[in-house]
Amino acid sequence: MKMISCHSCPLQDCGPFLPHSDEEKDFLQGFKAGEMAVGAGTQILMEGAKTPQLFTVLEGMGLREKTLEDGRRQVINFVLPGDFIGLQAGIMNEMSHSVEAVTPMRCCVFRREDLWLLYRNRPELAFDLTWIAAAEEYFLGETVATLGQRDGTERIAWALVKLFVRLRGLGLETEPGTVPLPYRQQDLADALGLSLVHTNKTLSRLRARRMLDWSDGKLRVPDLQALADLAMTEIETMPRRPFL
Amino acid sequence: MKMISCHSCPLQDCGPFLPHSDEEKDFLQGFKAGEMAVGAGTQILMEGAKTPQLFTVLEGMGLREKTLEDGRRQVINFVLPGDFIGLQAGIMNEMSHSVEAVTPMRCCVFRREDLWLLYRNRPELAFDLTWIAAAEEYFLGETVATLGQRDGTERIAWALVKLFVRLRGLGLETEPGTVPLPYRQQDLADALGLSLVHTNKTLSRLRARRMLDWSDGKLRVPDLQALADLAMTEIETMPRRPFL
DNA sequence: CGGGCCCTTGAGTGTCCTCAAGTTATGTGG
DNA sequence: CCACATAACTTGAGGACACTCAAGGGCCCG
Repeated sequence: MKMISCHSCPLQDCGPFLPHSDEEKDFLQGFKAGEMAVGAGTQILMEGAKTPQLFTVLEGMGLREKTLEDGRRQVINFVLPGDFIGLQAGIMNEMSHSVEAVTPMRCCVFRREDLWLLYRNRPELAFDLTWIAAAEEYFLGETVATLGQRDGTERIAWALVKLFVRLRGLGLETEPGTVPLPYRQQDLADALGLSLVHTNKTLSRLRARRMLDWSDGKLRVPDLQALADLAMTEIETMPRRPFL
Repeated sequence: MKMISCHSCPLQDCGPFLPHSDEEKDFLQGFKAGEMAVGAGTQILMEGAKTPQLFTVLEGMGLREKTLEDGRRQVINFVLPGDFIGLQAGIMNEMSHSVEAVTPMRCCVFRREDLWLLYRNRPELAFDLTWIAAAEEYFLGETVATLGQRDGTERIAWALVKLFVRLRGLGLETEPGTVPLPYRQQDLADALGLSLVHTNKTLSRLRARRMLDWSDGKLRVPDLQALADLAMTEIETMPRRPFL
């Protein structure tokens, strides 16, 4: 497969992302070291590793996750196209979590050593990087509030509202109210601090109440507002955001 | 009270912080808009507000917190000297959480409009800002894993290990094994997603086991390693970090 | 056809919650 | 100087949400 030029990056014209100027594209093209395609189940970044690479997801879905010393797993976030991964390793020399592909993924690869060039020569892109880090901080703050304060039903409703909105924003709504969601119930359970059994039963109850239907890797939400009300959250449409 | 010059900033020589070069100090001096002193209980930043200011904490302690629509409160983090607050408002135009002073606080104030100057003229400081955002993301990731995977006892042990290490790193260890901790049990409970009652009883049990003693605003930890083992966490000494 | 992975369902248990009351310390006004 | 109010911490009792254990079903693949 041929390497995609930044000038014809598929994310460029995709809904939620702010376009780059031609000079920015030129710079990014030089920053770009290559592309990486991995199969489902591949570990892309390892917790504690000092990898020399940064990635932007072009296609596919994955998970950020942490593992405690005794093996308990926490899913930190769901990784979707447009997400930037490896920023912590790039800035702080070490990842605090792993990233795993759940479907086949294709990523744009950057060289970590070139990061300082970006700060030196492209302040607007440096600002964008901080924006990305702040956005992740924003999301994790909400996650902390969810795990700390919401009960099981609210957690699941909250997470699925978030995922639905993100996926819809990426143009992945195949038919009205339906988006692909190729994760396992275990992944959602580990993201929300619930047991698999409880997650399963709660999903069943929500399905019976016609709030949502997640099966065959597809999430259907007949009434997003109703689900958001149940989750005690607002439907925030992501502002257009920078990437790369 | 006279305004402190960045050249004689009390944080400068304080343990965990990386020193600035003279040029950086000159720049920061121009960036600095003034100082702010507030009493205990003051709201410094409000969730959702678009404040024109950024702060670095010089003295005192506080809380970052989020409030759900129905009033439930989540403490996101404890704010200590050296912490930078308002970065989200600076970058994304809106705070995702509030910041409240718990003791009297003194903060260094910066103008938000000048932030882009920093990115344009001081790439190493821009890098530091991203570092700060990434460090906060790192911490929140650990918090998510704690709320999702650890039980009540582990959560409390984890939080108090973290606080102890941070406070000790700031040179606030008055006598061996003792640091000031002027928060309420309710604050810790809201940080960990536990009820006040359960937090109180768990603290009592830990005190009976001689793992820790938190009373009169002081935290005493006779054996930090033992507490860290209980929390299933490592004692990570913060690397020296940038500030301002 | 056997084995693995994921989803599903039932039963019993326990951690953590809520409700409620009481103690201590501090501050305020009569 | 004392009655009263407030805020934080403490302790007991009972209940519920979520957990673990266990077993079974559907599906894919070797």
